[in-house]
Amino acid sequence: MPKSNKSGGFKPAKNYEPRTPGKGGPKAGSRSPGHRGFKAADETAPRKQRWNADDRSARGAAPSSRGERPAYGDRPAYGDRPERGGHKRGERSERPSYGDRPERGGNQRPSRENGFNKSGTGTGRSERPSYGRDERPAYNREERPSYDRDERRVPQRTDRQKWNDARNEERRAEAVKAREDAPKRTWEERPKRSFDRTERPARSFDDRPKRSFDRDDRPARTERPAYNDRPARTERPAYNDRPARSFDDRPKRSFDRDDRPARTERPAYNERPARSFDDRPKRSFDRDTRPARSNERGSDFYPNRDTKPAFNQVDDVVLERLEAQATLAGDVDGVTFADLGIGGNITRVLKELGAESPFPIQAATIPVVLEGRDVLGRGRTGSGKTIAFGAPLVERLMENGGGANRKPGRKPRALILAPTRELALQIDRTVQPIARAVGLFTTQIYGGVPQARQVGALQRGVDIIIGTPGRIEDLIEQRRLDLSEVTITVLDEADHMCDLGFLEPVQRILRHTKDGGQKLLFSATLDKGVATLVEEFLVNPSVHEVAGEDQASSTIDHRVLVVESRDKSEIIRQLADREGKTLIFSRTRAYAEMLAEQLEDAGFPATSLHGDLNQSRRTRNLQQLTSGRVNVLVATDVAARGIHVDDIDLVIQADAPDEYKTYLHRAGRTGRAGKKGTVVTLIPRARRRRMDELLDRAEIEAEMVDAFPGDALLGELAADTPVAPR
DNA sequence: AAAAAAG
Repeated sequence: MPKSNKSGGFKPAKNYEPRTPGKGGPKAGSRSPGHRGFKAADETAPRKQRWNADDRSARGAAPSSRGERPAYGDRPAYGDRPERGGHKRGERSERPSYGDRPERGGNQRPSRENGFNKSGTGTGRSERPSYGRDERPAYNREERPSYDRDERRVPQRTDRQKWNDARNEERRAEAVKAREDAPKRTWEERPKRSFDRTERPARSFDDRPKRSFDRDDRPARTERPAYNDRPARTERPAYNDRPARSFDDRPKRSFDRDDRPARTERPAYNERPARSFDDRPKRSFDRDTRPARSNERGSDFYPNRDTKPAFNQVDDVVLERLEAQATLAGDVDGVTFADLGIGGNITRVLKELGAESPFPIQAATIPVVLEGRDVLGRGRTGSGKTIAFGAPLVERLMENGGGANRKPGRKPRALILAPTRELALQIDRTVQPIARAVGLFTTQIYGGVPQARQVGALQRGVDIIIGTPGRIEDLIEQRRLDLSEVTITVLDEADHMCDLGFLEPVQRILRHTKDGGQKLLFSATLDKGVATLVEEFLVNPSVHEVAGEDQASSTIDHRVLVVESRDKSEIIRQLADREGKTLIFSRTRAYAEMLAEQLEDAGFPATSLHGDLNQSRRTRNLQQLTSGRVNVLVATDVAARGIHVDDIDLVIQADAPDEYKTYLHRAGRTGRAGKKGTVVTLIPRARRRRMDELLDRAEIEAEMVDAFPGDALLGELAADTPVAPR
């Protein structure tokens, strides 16, 4: 096999291997004449034609030899075979559904987006992107083993990618324009809303005075005594050049916590009287006065200064909870899936999946979904939401004559949207078996992998689409995906899907689904943030949650450690020194990468998960934690929501989250399905107050203590049996 | 800051 560039990155010989002519095309031969093996470009050879869109589509659709085959129906049911993408061997390695299988050589193939220099040659240290270089502790590079290093190298944004970015931007603009031109859309009728990006002047970071960014650092400054000893000082940009802004001439801002309505006075979570939206004084986050909760999210949202008070773009507010019908856990004792209206085949599969009897959230929502109503469902992290929407969704498709409808090229009738590819993949792992039990098919539509196979599946016909917004929209624009028959749409992590950057694509996608189709919104932190979608797409939704699911009743022990920043890596190392599975969250991709490296250097098998990795590495790295090949995964918030890995019993937040919801979701990676777990959050001294407020909003009780390397506490927290809550 | 986004 020529493709034996197997893992490890330990392949110094690669450059000297005899080239295999023919296969690799232009790679054969040396460039320089006079060099042994020089091969001049062959002018006589037919020029390789670039494919145009039609060629590609034809290929994706109907592989020349196979597409003609008379009846797909004669073959064993599609779902029973390992999915075959069709024809192109080379694509195999990137097939998502193979994420579970043991690593094979093929996986190592450098992906397009990275270029060949990324994983092949073991020498390219100097090509590493510059993240963290200078901050990096000075360990001796020469001593480091060379294995595995290169696999994790973070690719830089290539010119091509930049070009693609620009291109995508254009296409987005075109799509918006097309929609504006189309009369039937209600685009123009809608009142202008703040997130109509295209209407907004392109305002950037720069035209606004420096604000919250510096905030973390600023308070600390005054407290730091050894001002002059600090090395990094000189690099600070022009501290003194800044206009002498006094603290007082600023308008009051959101983080002037004391002035805000006293949140802490809220009655306990569940006992709140049914307050309607109207009898409350208007507050800043009320939909009509405020441009969208998206301003929690920062960078590209800015209130219109004419009408809005200069306000809180970093505010992390607790939006009002939706009034929900609560189901008591006790109510579901003895109830079976069959009682809820789920058919025998599906019930059987659920049992195989480990769901013997319904969890409360499932018992609450399944019957309502089966009625055909729009549903908002809130269930704690790890409480079984996927089955809560997956099972009744399949059941509904069946009832609608779904089983009989196997026509090739049929349009999908259900859509499940998720915020990350990993989550989409994971949902498919649950929903696919359920669907197959009744002869329905699912396919994953997400980015980062070649689209041909996805398009092929669509053209053969599938019933349920599970995917992320980007690729779905892309295929819609390419007219390869038609959602007009979609009668059930699920938004998993619905509140997140309403955040800036997600909301608009999600809206556009939902507008492509069938009018009046059923909509299901699920999340552990479902709140009024989804109001925009609810208003536009849901009809008289039925809201459900499980009573008594507050943080106090959770199985998670929360700790906050106040640490010196220079001690941080050492403390993380000591916390990660354990047998059990540990998930570490960092705020940035670069830091995630750096921490993973540091831990490996310290002798703990660790890997990373973040958006700078290509999809096959993301899938593989996550799988390494799942399979136990490594016990430590350092991730960005890509892993914060929904991802289920069994038996993570320690979550370390190397950087504290900004939002209480993020805290809840990150923490929810442990303590799943009633198991015990510990969450340790590391914060600098200056962040104590913000952290307190965040915990307050999250309604979490956590002990906050100073910690230093070597403290006995670290060993206790790392102990594999989580320490008992205070 | 992160995530989602072509062959």
